[in-house]
Amino acid sequence: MFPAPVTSMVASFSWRLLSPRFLGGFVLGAAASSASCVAALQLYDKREPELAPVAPVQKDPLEEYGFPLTGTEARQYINHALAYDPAKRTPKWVIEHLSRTKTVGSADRKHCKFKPDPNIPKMFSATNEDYLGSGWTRGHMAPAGDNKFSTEAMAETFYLSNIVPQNYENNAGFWNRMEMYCRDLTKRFEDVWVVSGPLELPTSHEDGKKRVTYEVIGADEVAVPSHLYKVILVREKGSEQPLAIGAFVVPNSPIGFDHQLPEYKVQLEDLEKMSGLLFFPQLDRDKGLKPLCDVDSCRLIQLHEFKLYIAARRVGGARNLQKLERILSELKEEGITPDGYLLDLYEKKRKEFSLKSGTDRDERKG
DNA sequence: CGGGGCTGTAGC
DNA sequence: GCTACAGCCCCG
Repeated sequence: MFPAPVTSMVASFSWRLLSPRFLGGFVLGAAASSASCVAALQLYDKREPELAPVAPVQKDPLEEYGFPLTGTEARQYINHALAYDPAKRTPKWVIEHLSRTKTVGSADRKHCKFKPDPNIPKMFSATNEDYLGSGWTRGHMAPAGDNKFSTEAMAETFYLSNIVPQNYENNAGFWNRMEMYCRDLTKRFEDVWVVSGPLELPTSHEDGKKRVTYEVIGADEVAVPSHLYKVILVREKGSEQPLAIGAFVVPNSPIGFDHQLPEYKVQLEDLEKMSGLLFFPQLDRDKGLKPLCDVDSCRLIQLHEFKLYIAARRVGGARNLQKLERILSELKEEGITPDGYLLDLYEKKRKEFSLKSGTDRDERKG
């Protein structure tokens, strides 16, 4: 469905075919052959000779349907790949492959830290200082929670090349629920591919004209997106062709629990116009590909489910009996009845503490 | 799950 | 002295 020249450009867009001397700097996408980009690459090599090597990739299910077409710099990590926008100090797109096994494991975000991507030249990179005190939080595009199978993969999602300035309430609320929904899809589908990224969309002004205006934060002037997008592609077990695809655009502002995912559904082609990207260019969209919300619920969890989930997480991390009791009493104050799962978790934790206090007494006696 | 911040300590 | 970092606290 795409013009042949475009498709061939995408087909030639491969990380591994690039010569080794490029691996220390940026790996360039479809525009790598242009003179300006080659010149820029030489500049990177000169100024940043100490750049860390690219992490080796064993198997790459991401490549199956092609990366979004882009002329900007691209890079691949253990479980995600991204194209970086040097002028905005944010990613342009981030693509990841989810499966049942990748979203479970012992990797813990508490052991991770946000930091500049060592693979991005410092002159084009954001820093933590740009974000701190800006009023905006550091929002993941490839979520940490999608990489619980590997501490290294999770740590890579904390590189600032995977981060955009995001409204706190949006990040912890609606966007978080979207990410939870994507992980939940791996229960019903064998493969889930997700592309996420920022948008700076035009707005109408009093003079009747439309303009693209956006805030920039910190000394590095990191661009604050007006919106964020996700493209979700799913494939069933035993099926060669993917079953369905969905595209969603959400404002980078608070979105309450009274809103649901289908409200933010857009046509994939419309998102491509906004972003300038072609998503999954190798994918044949005419072969019975359905809208995601036609074959799946597209249902984000409700407020009470969310509160129960948070309470369960806190019960698991409670450090003493007092705090354990407070979690449940506060929940009941909000009018939420604990479910069986939470009560079981609570009982287990309570016994742990009583056992521990018993051994503490024994130790004091001994 | 998604984010903040403060404080004590190690090391230059 | 300062900075970087780990651990701990808090929030929705």
